Amino acid sequence: MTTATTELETIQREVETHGHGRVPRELRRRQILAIAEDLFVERGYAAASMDDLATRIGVSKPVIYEIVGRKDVVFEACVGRVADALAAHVAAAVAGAGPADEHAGLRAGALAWFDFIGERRGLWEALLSSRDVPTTEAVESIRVRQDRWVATHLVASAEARGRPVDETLAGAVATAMNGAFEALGRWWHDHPHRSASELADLYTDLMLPGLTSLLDVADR
Amino acid sequence: MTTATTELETIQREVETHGHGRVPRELRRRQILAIAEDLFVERGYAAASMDDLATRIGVSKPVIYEIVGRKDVVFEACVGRVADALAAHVAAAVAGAGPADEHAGLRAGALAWFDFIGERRGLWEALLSSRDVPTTEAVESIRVRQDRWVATHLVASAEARGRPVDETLAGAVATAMNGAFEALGRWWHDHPHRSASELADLYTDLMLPGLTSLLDVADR
DNA sequence: AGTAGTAACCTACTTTGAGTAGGTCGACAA
DNA sequence: TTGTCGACCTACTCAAAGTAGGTTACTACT
Repeated sequence: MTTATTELETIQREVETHGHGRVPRELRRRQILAIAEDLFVERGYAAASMDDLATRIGVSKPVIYEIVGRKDVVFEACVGRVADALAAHVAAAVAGAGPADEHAGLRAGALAWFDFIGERRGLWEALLSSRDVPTTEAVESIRVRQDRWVATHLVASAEARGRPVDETLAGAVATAMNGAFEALGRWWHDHPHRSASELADLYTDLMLPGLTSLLDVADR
Repeated sequence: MTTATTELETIQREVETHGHGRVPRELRRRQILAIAEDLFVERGYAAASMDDLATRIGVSKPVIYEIVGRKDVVFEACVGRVADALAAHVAAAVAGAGPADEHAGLRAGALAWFDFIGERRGLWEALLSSRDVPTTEAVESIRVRQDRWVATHLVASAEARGRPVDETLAGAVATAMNGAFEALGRWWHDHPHRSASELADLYTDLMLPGLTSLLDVADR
């Protein structure tokens, strides 16, 4: 749970350990991604140039292309890191709520979700939402992953309650739920005085009734 | 209700009417936007070059910059046209359902929405969803417009039922609802054998229960 | 008819930034 | 001593956005 800055500082210290700028591949890779994340957050995708990135790292462009790859690949890697962290955060919260109570689970997951993006507004905005991101494969693939996770969870939880659901249905519902999450994340950006807890309440109140009725009634 | 192709053909015919390629400003503008729409759909934002666009129109680049503006402005204008058409389509359907019945209104709106994007998959994908669009101001502004429309409708309809709601709450709910729409639109792309009507049913079943309970209970 | 003004259009750039070809330099192994 | 390998560099190419400054034809007025 270290912040991005601290992580970057750790990496930088380790980089300086090595001789005349000659840094092993894996460490260089982590350094590139950490610095790229900052750059994308500050400038946005389009305005962040590979030349800038190279300069900040203190290295020439071909090194980036050798170690990570093209600009969109660098971006995708950054998004992936954030997605992993978010998924872990939410999964832990939902698991903590126990499998029995659908309401508690949804509410805990929603809270964890809003908590996470609330703590990293800038990061979230820059990498996933609105202005200027090229909404590449990267964003789509993280959506798919989140959708699948939620769908799997819905299926498992329905099964645990003895009311198995159609997987396709669960997939569609999961997608819609995540779409609502994303949208509320954007809404929050324009109404920052709201708390994560209020958002989670609203989300739960809005989605839970339909969710239970849909999943409990049938598999149509 | 003419399709994009027919509209383009009409414009082209009118363009050919005029003398040696000398076309009045307004007509040229409509021609540029119609052709640009096709180009963006075929190639996506990034891969569609202004040179290509100019060549297709049969004109040099500065003309585009003079009449419409920079690449992102051209894109925004294209998105705006689609957004207008969608909004009109949905609004008409909802109005047709009458103000009294919340269920019928939501269901009709959802159906109109899915109908619209179903008929123009390519267009929708290219302009608003996933891969490669720079998710600029354009997309954000159309979201805001849709959100506002839904929010206004929610407030009005709640008032008509004698249970006024907090506008902020309505705004948040509207945003979440539209986020779910967008997400299901993407989901549909991966499950094309579903019908618009099925999607509308699913959407209604999922959102309506929470919606009514949220809006009818209180303004908290 | 002659001429001024202007709307529509053009050629030919500049600039920016992604991506690459083909090297240097030092460490360590045989 | 020489080979080779890993980390890194200079110095490009290429594509595409955006622009400066001109040209042409049509209209309107004298």
